[in-house]
Amino acid sequence: MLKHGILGLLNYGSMTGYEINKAFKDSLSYFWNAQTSQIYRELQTLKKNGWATDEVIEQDGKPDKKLFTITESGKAELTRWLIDEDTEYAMRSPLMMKTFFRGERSIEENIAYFDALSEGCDAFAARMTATPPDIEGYAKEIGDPMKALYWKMTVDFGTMYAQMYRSWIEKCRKELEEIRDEHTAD
Amino acid sequence: MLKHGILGLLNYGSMTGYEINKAFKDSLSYFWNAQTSQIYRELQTLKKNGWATDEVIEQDGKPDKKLFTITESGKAELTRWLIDEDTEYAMRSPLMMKTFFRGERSIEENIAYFDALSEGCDAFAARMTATPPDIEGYAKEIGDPMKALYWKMTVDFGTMYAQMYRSWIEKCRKELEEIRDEHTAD
DNA sequence: ATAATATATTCAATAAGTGGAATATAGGAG
DNA sequence: CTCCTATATTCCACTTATTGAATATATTAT
Repeated sequence: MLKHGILGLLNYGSMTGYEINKAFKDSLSYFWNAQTSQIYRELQTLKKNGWATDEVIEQDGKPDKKLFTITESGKAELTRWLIDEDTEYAMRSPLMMKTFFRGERSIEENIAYFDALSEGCDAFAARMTATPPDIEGYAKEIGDPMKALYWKMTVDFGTMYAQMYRSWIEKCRKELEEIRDEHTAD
Repeated sequence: MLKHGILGLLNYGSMTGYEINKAFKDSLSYFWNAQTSQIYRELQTLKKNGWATDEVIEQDGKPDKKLFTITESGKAELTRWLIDEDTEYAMRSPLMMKTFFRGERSIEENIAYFDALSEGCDAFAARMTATPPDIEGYAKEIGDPMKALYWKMTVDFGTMYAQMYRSWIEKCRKELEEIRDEHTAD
């Protein structure tokens, strides 16, 4: 999956590992977190698979850099991945895993748990709000407004997700408060 | 993460690998997909870590089974994991990864893409609707209604997620249709 | 001065997850 | 009588991802 994300970015134009890393952090990282080292490693895999070539560029003062360029074979692989229908989504939510077992802890502690989630949710929502200008910037760089349309769709998803997530947290919190109040009313 | 999911199930009572696998598929698999082989392998890891012990039970006709039991150390680890605050969520969405790059394909193809997603979404929503009775069943088995409360919260999340997901698909689809209609109007 | 940040990449040890085959037996459906 | 499903677990070869340290230098801020 990471491979294809990087391949997609490379398809917008040749980039060095450093640039890809930055582009990744500014876009795909919202939905797919990856370590810098992992990005460099995957770049080696792309090369090994013949999906990209690299060219060493010497620089003064700074270390040499490698400019990666997508190959025809890489473009074909990107297309193959895009048209491949894998409609079912395997959601992988550590959050739900933990929530499932919260019955092991007290009501009070769980209310605090949801409050903490709330903060994390706000942080994510803030990142989503801050993103559109970045998109505009990249869209101009690449000069294709049609592509930005899909980028915005992912931001929309993030925004809607954050909203839904917030309602869920509030709903859960309310349920717990009601139970707590019933207890103390005795 | 998987380890802790299994540990949590084991905490409800001693179970064989087979039973854990079933319990997992009926509950956590909605938010964390795992292969049967992986569950058995993680069970070995729990044992190695001293978080669970196993007892071989011979059976007539059927292969021997292993009954796993959580240890004190395992319970401590479960608690440690539950109280550990990792508020920030790293969402990992293959779906967004692909959506991000859909600009490489035609409007028509992308409308079809969203239609396909729509089907996957319906399938997930249907699973969510079908789950509550299972929860009731397990809740009776374990005899703790407080635990079922949190199980239901995860189902709520699934339901709300499916709903939000559906709206997003429709919104995206509409945007694409508008663009298509503008083009054909020329 | 010196500390921090940006540039630019590599490596190594783990940990985690995928996919599928292999082994064995009983009971029920067609 | 054969196929399918359920029971019950193991093994293997990959592929992917995580964590964190190491290397090197220039510029900018305090």
